[in-house]
Amino acid sequence: MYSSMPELPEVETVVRTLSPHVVGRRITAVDFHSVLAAGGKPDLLAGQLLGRSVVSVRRIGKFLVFDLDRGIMAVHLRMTGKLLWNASPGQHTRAVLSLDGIPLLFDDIRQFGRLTWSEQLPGNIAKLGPDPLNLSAHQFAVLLHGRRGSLKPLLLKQEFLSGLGNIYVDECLFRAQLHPLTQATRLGPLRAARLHTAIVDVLTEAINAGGSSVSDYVDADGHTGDFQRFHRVYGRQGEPCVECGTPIARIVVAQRGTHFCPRCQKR
DNA sequence: ATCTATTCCTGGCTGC
DNA sequence: TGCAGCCAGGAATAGA
Repeated sequence: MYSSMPELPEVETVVRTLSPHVVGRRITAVDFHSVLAAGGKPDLLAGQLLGRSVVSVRRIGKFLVFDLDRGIMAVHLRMTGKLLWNASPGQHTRAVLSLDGIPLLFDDIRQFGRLTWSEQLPGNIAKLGPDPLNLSAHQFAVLLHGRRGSLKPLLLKQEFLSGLGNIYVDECLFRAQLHPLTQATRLGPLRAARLHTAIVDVLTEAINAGGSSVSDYVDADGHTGDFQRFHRVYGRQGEPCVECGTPIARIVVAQRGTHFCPRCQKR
C-alpha cells in the first residue's frame, strides 16, 4: 500500500537538506504543470513568486515556510509531495521553480499537496499548535489540561500540537504504552510525562535517521530515510509485538488506521 | 468543544 | 502483461 506521509521528521529533513541550496537564491522562473498544486491560480501565484529571493527556510508543523524578500511561500507536502533539488521533471512533477537557473521540483503523485504565497504568515499556519520539539514536559502538561476526548484524535489535531501525523502518533503511543482511545482527562502527571518523553524521543530518533520511509519518501537531495525500520506498530497489524509477541491490532479511530499492541497498550 | 462524514487524488492491492 | 473496485490519508469543511 502506498503511503509516504511526510510528517514532522520528514519535513524537518527536507528543510535541512534544502536550505543550504536555496537560501540567497532568486526565483528566476516559475512553471506550474498542475493547476491544483497552485491552488487553482497558477498564473497569479507565478507572478507573486517570480523575482523573489529566498531569505530563509523553516518548518512550522508540517509546513515548509520559505521566507522571501517579499511575502512567504508555504508548501504542504500532504501525502505524497516531494521537493527535489536539481532533479529532472517527471510524470508527477506539478511545479518547477527555477532558482538562479537551478530547478526546484515539486513532485506529488496524488496532488493533495499545495504551494501558496501570502504577504504575511497565513492564518492556517499561524493558528497551529506548539511544536512538540520546542515544548517542555510542563508546557505539555499545561496544554493537555482540560482537554476532552481520546489521545489519538487529539495528537492528530494540528491546532493542539503541530507536526504529528498518523504514523508517528501510533509510534508515540506505543512508546508511551498508552492505548489510542485513552481519554486525555485520565492522564495523570506520570503518564502525561511519559507521553511527552515518548513524543520527543520518537521524533528525535526519526530525524536522526533522516526521516521515515514507508514507501518512497525522499529528502530534497533524493535520499530515502530509513526510520521505517524502526516502526514498531504502524503497518504491522497481525505481526508480533516487538516487546511481548502479542499480535499488533488495527482499529479505525477518527477515520484513520490505528495500530497498537493490545497487551502493552492497555486502555 | 468534540464528534462524524465528506471531499480532494492516484496507484497498489484484492478478488474474480 | 485483466480489470473493476477498494483502500490509504492531511486538512478543510459542513453539520450534529
